[in-house]
Amino acid sequence: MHEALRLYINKYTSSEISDADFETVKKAFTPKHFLKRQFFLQEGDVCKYTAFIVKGAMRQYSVINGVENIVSLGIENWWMSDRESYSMLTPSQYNIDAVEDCDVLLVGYEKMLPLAESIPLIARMITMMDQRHSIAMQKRIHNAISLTAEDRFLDLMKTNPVFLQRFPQNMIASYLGITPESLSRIRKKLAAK
Amino acid sequence: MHEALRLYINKYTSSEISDADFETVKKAFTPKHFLKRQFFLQEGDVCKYTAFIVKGAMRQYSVINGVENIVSLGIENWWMSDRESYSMLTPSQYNIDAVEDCDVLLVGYEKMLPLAESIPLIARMITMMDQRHSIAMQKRIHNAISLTAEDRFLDLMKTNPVFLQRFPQNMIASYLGITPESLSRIRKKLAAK
DNA sequence: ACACGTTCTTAACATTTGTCAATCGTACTT
DNA sequence: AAGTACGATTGACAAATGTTAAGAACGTGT
Repeated sequence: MHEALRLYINKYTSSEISDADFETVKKAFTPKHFLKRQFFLQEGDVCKYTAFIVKGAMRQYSVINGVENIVSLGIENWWMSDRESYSMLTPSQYNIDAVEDCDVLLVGYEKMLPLAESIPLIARMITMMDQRHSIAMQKRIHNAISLTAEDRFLDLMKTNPVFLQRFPQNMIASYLGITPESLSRIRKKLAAK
Repeated sequence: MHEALRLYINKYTSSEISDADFETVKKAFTPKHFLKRQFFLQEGDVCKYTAFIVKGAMRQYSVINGVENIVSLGIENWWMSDRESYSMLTPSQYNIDAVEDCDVLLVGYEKMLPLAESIPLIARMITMMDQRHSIAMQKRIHNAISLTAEDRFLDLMKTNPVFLQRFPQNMIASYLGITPESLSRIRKKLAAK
């Protein structure tokens, strides 16, 4: 179960974490299973944990006038949390739930901090994660303001094709900022070529 | 000139940086003046510096088919850079230029790192900046996928009204992901109320 | 004062996207 | 196997936004 995290650390730091250090890391992470549709975070609650997805798929979304707006999707080897709520300890405006049954590793802020301070490799991993996250968000903003819905879908097909296998189309549509009907039409149009 | 930076540090760390530490910080930052329209970063170049705006206004944008897409706007006390290019040392796809004459303080990665390592207050400031930046980007993504153009404009009026004073409307429109014509119509519609 | 460039607005029209309602298919439950 | 819930599709229509073109308003520099 924790092995996936070890592989993740090694990959994104381009190093090999020692057995001793990894034992320390393991102690900070709690394994947990989520059933499909089960909430990891509900609107109004403070996000006390960050989840590392070992197996399964999750989504983060707001609900406005009964409409779900998906701001992030995650599968194996992704981290899920509402960073705003997690770091500021404020009530979240988002929900996070399991789209498939999930195995995740949970870690709280108060356990993560000492890890980062005592194990340089972990500090480096966090820096890398933050960088990647920041770059991905900037790209998403750029896509949202400069591309048509069709081009955003094509970009998703290119950069995260696996999402299309793992998430139903109404979620993909929400993630792209359009209605399921629009996505259906776009797919039809693209198929005609 | 550097005084604005000192105030910024104190504000966002809720502390008072010592004279000695601030002397060290000062040495790492180079003052520079930009004329209106002058480039701080051009597409294809690596973004070697982060700019702290002491006075003036800047924008970051891509150009696609001759259309400018503004991903970020900044005024006094904001930081400007292409974080992707800055941290990965890759050629940027963005331009950054001065919308008004600007006084800025420049700092390169190789000078910022030692500062963060030797002065804990600076490390904390950077953490805070990253958090705020990350939260702002998430909010922008959420706005882009869940709000209409009109609601995005209203949100901007509420959260950054000063932008409307400092940037021409075609830039505001681009920042919102719409055409200047659309923004003009939206403003007319809102004025009618 | 004048000419110029830039920004903003307006109008007509095209295109994209949303809304609503109906239908179809599929998977799951019992 | 029948029933049910859910997701995907389709069509007709409405609304929002983009495109193109023209002109007005404004400021700037000479």
